[in-house]
Amino acid sequence: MIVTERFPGKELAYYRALKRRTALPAKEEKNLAVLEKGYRGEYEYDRVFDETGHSSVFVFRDIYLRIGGSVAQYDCLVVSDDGIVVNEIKNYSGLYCYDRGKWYIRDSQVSEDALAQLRRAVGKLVKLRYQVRGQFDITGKIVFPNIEFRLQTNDEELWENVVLRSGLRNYLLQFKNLYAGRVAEEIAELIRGHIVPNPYFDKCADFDVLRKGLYCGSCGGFELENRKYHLVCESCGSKETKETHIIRAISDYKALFLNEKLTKKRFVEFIDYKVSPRTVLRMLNIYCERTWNGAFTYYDFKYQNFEDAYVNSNRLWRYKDYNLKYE
DNA sequence: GCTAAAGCTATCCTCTAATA
DNA sequence: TATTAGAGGATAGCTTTAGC
Repeated sequence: MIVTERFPGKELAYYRALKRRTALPAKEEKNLAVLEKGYRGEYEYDRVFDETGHSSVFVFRDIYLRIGGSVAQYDCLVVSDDGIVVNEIKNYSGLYCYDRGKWYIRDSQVSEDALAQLRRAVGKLVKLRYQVRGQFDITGKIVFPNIEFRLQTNDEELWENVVLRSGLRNYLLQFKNLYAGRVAEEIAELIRGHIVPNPYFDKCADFDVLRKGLYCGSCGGFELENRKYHLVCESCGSKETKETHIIRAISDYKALFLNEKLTKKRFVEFIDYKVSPRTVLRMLNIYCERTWNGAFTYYDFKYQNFEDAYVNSNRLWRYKDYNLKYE
């Protein structure tokens, strides 16, 4: 069973939202492409794992653990009575060579060493196990979920530590034979107790240079016709409710201004007053946790992102979206 | 410390237009 | 066509701020 769901990380959400409202410099554009590719790989891994089934084990997706003063990121941890399995997911594509601790693609060396990363990730958990005098196994694999990834190496140790796309289904199927009982519960509790938010990303966008307003969920256009219950895109004709637009904007605001409080005043400025403050207030009260402090009232988005709020808010939507992208 | 003004939000109410 | 959620006007109540 899934203990922690995977969502696009802070950095990916930040650049996605930023790209909507500003022209990204080439370097940041490239960074976004790398992040998107990484996320696609994790998504593919999750998809296959969901298919093969994980009801008999605990699965932690995309977590940060503080162990012994430093924080390490884990793509996926599988916990059973046997112990912890670490899966480091790399969405590489193309022909990679590995030789004596170094990775190469087309004769140029790759800056990161996936095997060393896996060793560090496992090592951290070993440290944690030592702290609690635990007695369980900790193993790990590097998973390459991209069908276009090929690996050339004579290194036996590496082969023992990798799972390629062709073997992914069989690899994940083995978890169906594991069992999560009392021991696994204790390990899961231990892991849960060490989860922290991603401490490595703390960028905050420049409010003044961002394009203000609301944009079409289908084509991204900012020219919208304001109807009573909907906003209609003037370029593609998509019609989305004000509610949908506001949730999307709250999600963007959260991604762009990590350390900045969301106030109604700031938010209506962010959406360039395209929806009345009254409507904004109604939505903020539905989708956010309100911290009431008179003139300094601020709101915290209850959901991870737009999709999370859109799907999981359990609201009765009287008015519908007519988004051409999904039709 | 007091008071008035300004800012923010909730509630009551009516009207309207999307939906079944 | 009937229903009814959502939008927004009016107003009251609360907090903060500025001026004395």
